[in-house]
Amino acid sequence: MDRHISKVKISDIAQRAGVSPGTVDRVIHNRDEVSAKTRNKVMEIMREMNYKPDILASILASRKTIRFASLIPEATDDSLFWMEPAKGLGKALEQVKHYGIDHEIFFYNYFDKTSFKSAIERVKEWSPDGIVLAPLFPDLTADFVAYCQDKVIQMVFINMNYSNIPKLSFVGQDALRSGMVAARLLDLGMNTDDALIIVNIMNDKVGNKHLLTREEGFRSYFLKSDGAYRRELRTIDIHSSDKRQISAEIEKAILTEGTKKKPAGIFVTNSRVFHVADFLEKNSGTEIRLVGYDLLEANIRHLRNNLIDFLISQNPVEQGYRSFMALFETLVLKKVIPVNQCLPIDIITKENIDYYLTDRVYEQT
Amino acid sequence: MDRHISKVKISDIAQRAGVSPGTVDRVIHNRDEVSAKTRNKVMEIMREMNYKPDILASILASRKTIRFASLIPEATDDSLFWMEPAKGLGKALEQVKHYGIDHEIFFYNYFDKTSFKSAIERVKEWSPDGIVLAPLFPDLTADFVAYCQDKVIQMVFINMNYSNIPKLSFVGQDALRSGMVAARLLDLGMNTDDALIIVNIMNDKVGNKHLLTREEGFRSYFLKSDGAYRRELRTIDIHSSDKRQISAEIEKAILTEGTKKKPAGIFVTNSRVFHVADFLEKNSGTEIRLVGYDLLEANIRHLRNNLIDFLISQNPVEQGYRSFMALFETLVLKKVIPVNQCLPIDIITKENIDYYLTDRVYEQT
DNA sequence: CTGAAAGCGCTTACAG
DNA sequence: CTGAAAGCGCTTACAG
Repeated sequence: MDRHISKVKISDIAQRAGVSPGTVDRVIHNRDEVSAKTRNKVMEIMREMNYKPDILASILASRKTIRFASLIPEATDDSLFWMEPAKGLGKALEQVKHYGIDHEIFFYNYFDKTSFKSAIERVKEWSPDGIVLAPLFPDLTADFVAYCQDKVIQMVFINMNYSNIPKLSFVGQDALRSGMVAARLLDLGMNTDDALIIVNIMNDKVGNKHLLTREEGFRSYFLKSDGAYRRELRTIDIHSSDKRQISAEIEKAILTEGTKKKPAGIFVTNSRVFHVADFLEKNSGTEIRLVGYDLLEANIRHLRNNLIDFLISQNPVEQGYRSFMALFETLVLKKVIPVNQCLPIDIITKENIDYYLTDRVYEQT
Repeated sequence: MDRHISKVKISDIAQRAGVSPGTVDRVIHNRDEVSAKTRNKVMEIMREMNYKPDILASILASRKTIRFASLIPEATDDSLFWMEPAKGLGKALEQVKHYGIDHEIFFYNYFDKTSFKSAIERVKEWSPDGIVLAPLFPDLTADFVAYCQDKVIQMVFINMNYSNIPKLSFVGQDALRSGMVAARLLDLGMNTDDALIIVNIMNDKVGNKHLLTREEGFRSYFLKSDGAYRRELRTIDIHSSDKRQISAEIEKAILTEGTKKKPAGIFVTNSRVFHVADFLEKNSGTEIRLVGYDLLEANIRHLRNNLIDFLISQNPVEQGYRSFMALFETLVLKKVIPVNQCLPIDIITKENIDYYLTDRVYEQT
């Protein structure tokens, strides 16, 4: 425990170059108050001696604080998913806060564009060096991104993406692929003529891009080369967040769809799958295979009692963790990070769920 | 980017306590060269002022190097799995090496107890402060653990566990549960009278604890309350690592098992599932559902061409990463970590595999 | 454009 | 048992 790693330091470079440590520092940080000649010489020697800066010493000496702001929806009954990313952000902060990082989360209401707007204003006022943003409203996002580019503020998109808006990195899930995963899980072992239902439970006030992309992925799985589907697929769009109304619409779709075939499986394109499970529970519908998204408590309960067969997890804690780390690596470690960070599409069953509930990123006590 | 976080430092404590910084340092590190009176006073003040040490400054000043050794099998054709944990170890090192950590991997041959023994000797000679060990041979492991306890060397078990041998932490997968996951995947949508085969492809030279536990978990899924199985299950033990012989035994089991039912699904209890897929490929056996372990290249190929339906991943990269971090957190950050770190039992299909191939722990470029 | 000095917060011998 | 001084490797004003 007592051995010293010999390393090349700034003073070594300075000596060899016949300049002062201060000048070497200036070269390292591209402060262009250095003559081209000196700069080249120093750079040459750094390369020769394979100089690696000691980041700990650098941070200690510079006494800078770097500020990260996160702008995400608050978790409400209708957006419970958003409890999780905040945990990941917190873990990341815990891990690296001694590098002089300050972090504040600015919450907005998922269903309220005005709150998004005002949160943006508060973030601007706080003037962070990097931002994790859940870009729910595209128009406001575009403006905000332009503002940040102007101020050279780094921006990471979490969970949602607009590929046409520039950003440092996107951390989330490939929605199309996740729909295909759901399709495989519902297709497995079914009879050729079994029908499947796709249920979109939407809230009309906000974008439902995810849901539609997931449905698209799901359907693509069953597409034959002639453009028809290999299996009967029916889509039900429920435009409501009222429990009773949702229940009624599901009932209509499953039970009383006239002469149509009873579905053998249901794909709910978001975390509201528990509504369908609730309904099946009351109508002894365990034979209908059910697949949905996200490890909400209500969903977990139904996974455990066999009403939900599979949940697809979006890895929300990891999303928070990675988003934060994307900023950290860029702003503190000066690394280059990938633009797209698609997290795994985790398939959760009653049997493996316990190992997804203890969070994935490494634990801090 | 230029704001200073005010914090309580050692000199503040020293001043308030009317002692020198050196003495505060002695109290912080429990060097018992301090009078009880001074110690209590200093501790009291530290608590009052909520002192948090600056770990960066501490590490910079102390100039210690901490050594970690990893003792794992080298990756051979018959133990390809072991390519992955080394990657995770490398990533972890990359992430924290500026804390003054040195790391060396000592490889042994999976099938050669002597090589394990000699690797242990080399590790002892290197005298690390912490060890990541894949404890393949229990008797030698027990001796080595005793040695390390004596020398106060921290030890983390990776991938394999002996619950009766003391250790800092175990990082791996719950083999029993993973068998249950496999069972669910093979059970899904099958007819009640479909038969399943469990294939253990063993190498007699080493322990096969994992395989047996996985089989146990698999079987438990089908167990009825009267002690019988809900479904016909047949086990085939293949004691060979020769491709042709394996193929012959599988053929016998699947095709020529006399009057017995043709199996509707096969569970291979380890990564050698590609052997079965190879066989099915030649015998147009895509209707037989096939589940096995680990993302070896041969397995991935068969996942993509639909011969393997599901692979269960042991998260090997993450295993390496977490094992290393367990030592880091304990020895450097002085944190308390959980004794059991069971990683997720990831279910991989053709549709989601791409997002498991880019490694899970956060990327360094 | 460049250097000398002081300092980041903590630790390490050394002296007493 | 305790203090004063020097130092870890880098950065920051300040002076010229």
